[in-house]
Amino acid sequence: MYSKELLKGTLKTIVLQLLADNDRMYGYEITQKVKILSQDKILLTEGALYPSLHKLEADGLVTTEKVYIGKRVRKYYMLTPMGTSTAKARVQEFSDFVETMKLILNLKPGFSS
Amino acid sequence: MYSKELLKGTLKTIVLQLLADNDRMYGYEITQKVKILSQDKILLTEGALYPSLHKLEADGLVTTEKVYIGKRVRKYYMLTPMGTSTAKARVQEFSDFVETMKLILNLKPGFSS
DNA sequence: TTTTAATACATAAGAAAATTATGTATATTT
DNA sequence: AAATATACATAATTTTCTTATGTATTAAAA
Repeated sequence: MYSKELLKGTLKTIVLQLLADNDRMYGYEITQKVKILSQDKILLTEGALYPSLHKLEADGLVTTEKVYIGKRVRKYYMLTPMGTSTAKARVQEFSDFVETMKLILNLKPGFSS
Repeated sequence: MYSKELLKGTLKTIVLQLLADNDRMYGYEITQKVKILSQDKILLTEGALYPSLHKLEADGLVTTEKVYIGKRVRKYYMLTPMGTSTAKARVQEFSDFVETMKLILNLKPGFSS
């Protein structure tokens, strides 16, 4: 059970909010966390995630820190202050969007129950 | 107030559900209906809408009917039986997706209030 | 009355963001 | 020993949108 097309445009929101909840995370950890939280419904692809993380860094929303676990490298990502405020804004925007969609799709406020 | 990136992937869901609610609609009417229902937050662009409608037709989810209002043509779109079931599936998928996103984004069930 | 805005369709070029495929390498489990 | 999991990355392609452009009729405003 995937939510394919719908995921588009939500990747950065997901990543930013996970980092807001977890101080620091590395790429692979993010894919696993999303898999667990979504109960296997959302499986992030590496081809989408890594370029997205690089863009967040280029935009100054996250900083990175490399840690070696034996010989294997891990790249941890942490929110900058700008990243923190952007995370909040993005999540709020998502909430607003869902409310608007409920109006258009004729869904009741408690449509999921 | 737009929800830009988030809209991606939801256009067909919107169109299908509007047609489920309204028997038949034409393109321009759809843009206006979405504008009103969303309180100007979602403004469909013609460059996205028309190709999308054409694809729905090519996929057998809608049929069309041309009506002349004076000299100006209107192309009405109506759901096929397959379109009707796809509309339901798409809306359900959107609802499921939102529930999953609530888990990931750490949002309470009544996060909008 | 003439010009602007609204109605109504359509397509093409370009950008953005994903998927799919591929690549490298280490560590763990079977 | 082989398969799976961990962990990064990039390139080619596809999907889906935005922006721009085009045509034409009708209504409203200046």
